[in-house]
Amino acid sequence: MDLRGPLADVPPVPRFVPGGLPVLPLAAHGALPPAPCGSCPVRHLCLPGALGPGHGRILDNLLIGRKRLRKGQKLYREGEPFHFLHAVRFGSLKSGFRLSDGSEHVNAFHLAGDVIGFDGLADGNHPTTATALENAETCAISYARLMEGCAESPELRDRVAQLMGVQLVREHRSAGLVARRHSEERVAAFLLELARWMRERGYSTREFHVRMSRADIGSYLGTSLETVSRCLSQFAREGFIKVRSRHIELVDRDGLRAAYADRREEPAR
Amino acid sequence: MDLRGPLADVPPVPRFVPGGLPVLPLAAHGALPPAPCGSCPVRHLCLPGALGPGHGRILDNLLIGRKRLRKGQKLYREGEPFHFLHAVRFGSLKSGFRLSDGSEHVNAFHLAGDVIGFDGLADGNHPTTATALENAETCAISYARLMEGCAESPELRDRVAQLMGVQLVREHRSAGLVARRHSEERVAAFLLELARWMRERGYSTREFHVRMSRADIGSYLGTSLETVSRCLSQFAREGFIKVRSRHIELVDRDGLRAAYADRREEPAR
DNA sequence: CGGGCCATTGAAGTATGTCAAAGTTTGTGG
DNA sequence: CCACAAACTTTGACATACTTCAATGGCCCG
Repeated sequence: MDLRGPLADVPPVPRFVPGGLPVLPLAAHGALPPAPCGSCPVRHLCLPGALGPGHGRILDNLLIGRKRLRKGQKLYREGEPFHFLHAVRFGSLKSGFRLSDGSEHVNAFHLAGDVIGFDGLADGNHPTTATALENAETCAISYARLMEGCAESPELRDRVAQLMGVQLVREHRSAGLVARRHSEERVAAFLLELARWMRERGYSTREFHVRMSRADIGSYLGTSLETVSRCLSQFAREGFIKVRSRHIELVDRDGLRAAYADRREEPAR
Repeated sequence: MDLRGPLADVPPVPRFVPGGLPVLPLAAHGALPPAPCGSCPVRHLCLPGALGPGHGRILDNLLIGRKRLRKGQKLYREGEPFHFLHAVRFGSLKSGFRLSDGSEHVNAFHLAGDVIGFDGLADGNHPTTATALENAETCAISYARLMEGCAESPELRDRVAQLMGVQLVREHRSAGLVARRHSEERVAAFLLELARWMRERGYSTREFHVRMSRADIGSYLGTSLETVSRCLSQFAREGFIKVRSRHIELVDRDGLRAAYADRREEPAR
């Protein structure tokens, strides 16, 4: 295998203006002033993580503003230029992109504390559209200033790298969901993943409101919305869960896992 | 929605010893001495990218060694601690992880110039296993030193961020493949993606050797190996391609795209 | 040259997609 | 605050693309 062939189409490194900040695109949407990380209830899940003292100043310097989204509103759209990362303060969002037939493929769901938008780094444009599943609020993080902060703080460098690693692992995980042969396994694994998300945020893992439609779930899992609905009904018949539209109660999580799900899931609690 | 619930299970930031380098795990495998990036034929696709002059010193400082892999050998395994990123010098690899039923799910394929292992950043362990599809050679990049380099060079920071973004976009793309309803669309889109990879590396996009087995392709595409084989035979019958085991000739790429694939694919050439 | 791995092809059963209709929930405007 | 409309969910029936099982054939490596 000779590797000395001509090299074509080397992707350009996106040019991020280090000093001059593109604040305007955000302001145009009627942004709110930034909120300091120190008092944010989900800071431990978010960019600040377990960063040591002295990072308050650096962190607050990254924040350009907040953005309030009503259900269905877009945070950014497929193809738009990338300027900011966005941290979810509250509410939830979905990411997706259009397929050839015009339908949307849902790629990921985002909850409070998630930092999203990293995929825009590849070529300087967002490859996905982020849509609010309910009323939500996000913090815009200047990517340019974040990089400056990384020059200063090794801890911040590791944290940013870690967050991107988490994004990758999530994609793996969702690929793992879709890889399952039977739709019951996919839906069961999805419910357990939901429970994990809830636990990470300190909520009850026994019952929760699902913010996404059956169509969103189906798209995410690579199956039809009817199949999702049928699986949920089946689990309910079998006594594993109780379903009332978007309110779901996990009556027998271990039973559900034993019957359908991956052994690699952490045991419980 | 009250967010002030107790926060549990904050993931630990992995501790990367900045100075003390874990060289041993690599040396134990019988590593070769590092090769300078400057003379590497795939440097434009790899970490160096379009980095300006003066980065030669920084780059060569990152390289710990090379590793030669025979077909079927593992570069790293699921669960092993993360120390290095790996750049593919030549050959090709697959990434995958075990599912509950013991089968392997193939997550990605890697070709010369790819930098892999970023997913180990999430918690300091590799979530996937990387296996050589043919004889291959990789450069081990010290993550700790890479971070140090990022402190120095803004360009390197952007490049690393870009590479991680590319990883994310690839995962999106592969998710987009699997999201397609019909297996013919998946296989057709996969062939076109293969052609793109070849083009990026300056090879003929008309004919190439597929290094992965039908089982690998099937796993990657979320379908069975038999279905992959049947689709290829069908495309051959329809005159779009010629197949002789792993040697594939793209006779009518545009026809294939028109018949099955995503309109969002770039036009051609 | 032989053996093992991999690819191909066939046949049969089934899980799941699609279409359709009825029943709920949610949101809006009067 | 109520009532209506729109959006979403559930359930059923049917068609089919896909998986599975199985057997043959080809390729590559030792």
